[in-house]
Amino acid sequence: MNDEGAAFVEAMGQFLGSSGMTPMAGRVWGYLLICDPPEQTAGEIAAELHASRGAISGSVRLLEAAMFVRRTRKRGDRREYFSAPPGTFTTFAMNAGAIYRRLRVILEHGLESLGDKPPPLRARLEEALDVVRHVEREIPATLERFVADRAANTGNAL
Amino acid sequence: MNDEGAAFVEAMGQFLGSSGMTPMAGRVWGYLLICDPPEQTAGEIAAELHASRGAISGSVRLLEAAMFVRRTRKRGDRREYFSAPPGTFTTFAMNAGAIYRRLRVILEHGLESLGDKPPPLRARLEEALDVVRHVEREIPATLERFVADRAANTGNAL
DNA sequence: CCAAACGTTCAGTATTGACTGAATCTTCAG
DNA sequence: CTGAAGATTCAGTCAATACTGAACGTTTGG
Repeated sequence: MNDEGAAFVEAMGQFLGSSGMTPMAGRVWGYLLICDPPEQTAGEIAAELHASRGAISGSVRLLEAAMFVRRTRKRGDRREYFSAPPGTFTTFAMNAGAIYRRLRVILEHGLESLGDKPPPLRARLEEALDVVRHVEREIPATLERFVADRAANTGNAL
Repeated sequence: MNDEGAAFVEAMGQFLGSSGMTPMAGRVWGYLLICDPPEQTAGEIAAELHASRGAISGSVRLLEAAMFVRRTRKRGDRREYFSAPPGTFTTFAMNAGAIYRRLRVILEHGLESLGDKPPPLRARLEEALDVVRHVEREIPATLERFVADRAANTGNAL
């Protein structure tokens, strides 16, 4: 991996680190997006990132749960290979939609806590819910349009 | 503030705490969305949240910079009043668009780092950029549609 | 001009949580 | 069955950072 690649890996580490996951998970993900060959063992990743095997193990566990990384085993080989499968970023954007769902639920409980307070006081949260509900609805719709366009242009499902 | 309100405040604290800002900023924001009256002084907020005045000061500074909170002074009153102005959540969603811009820039640098590697290796980042560019374009468009609809329905700009 | 009320700053503290590395478990070859 | 190589787990360490609280600066009323 060249210096630019290392910078990319570190940038992805910061990015995912500030988006809920750990920096190391971000670095692993970044590396799996640019590595050659595209499939790497945990040991190879640890060596390339100068990180402990334990950290890699925990990171790929996170990434697997979020479907950002795929784990494959070849028969007659006790090693496990990790890679970034196609469609990862569609998953990523879908997760962003989940954030809005979480926010909407919080806001709804907030509105309930106001009980029968007069409308001017409720207006703040009601306006918030309007926006959040709208975005929550639009994100999946936008992604579906994207996937449909892509399928039409390339003939591929992903 | 009742127990449900306190739960809402705490939930907003966790939410904003895991979205780049600090938990205290989230609590302050949450409180300003449900408090009565809607305008509160720093001292009142500190007392209600059982937090130090220093923490409130730092939090409102953050929230002001992000345009989540407005600061107003009344003449003949040395106190400053804080409140959550209308349109805050549209701002919030716009900020989400900025995240995608940041991600796009990172991915573009990553693609550059691959130099003249063969297309199969570049495909991973190229697919990622397709999705991210699409979402980055769609978020502002979606919000503009929302603002336009709202203006048409209510006759208000916000 | 003085005093009081309010907000800000910043050094110190406590807490969180990510990473390390050794021990353990698992899987395959011989 | 035994040994070796890989992956996982987890207790411990370390660094980042959010919050506290006292000291300071600022503004207004007397």
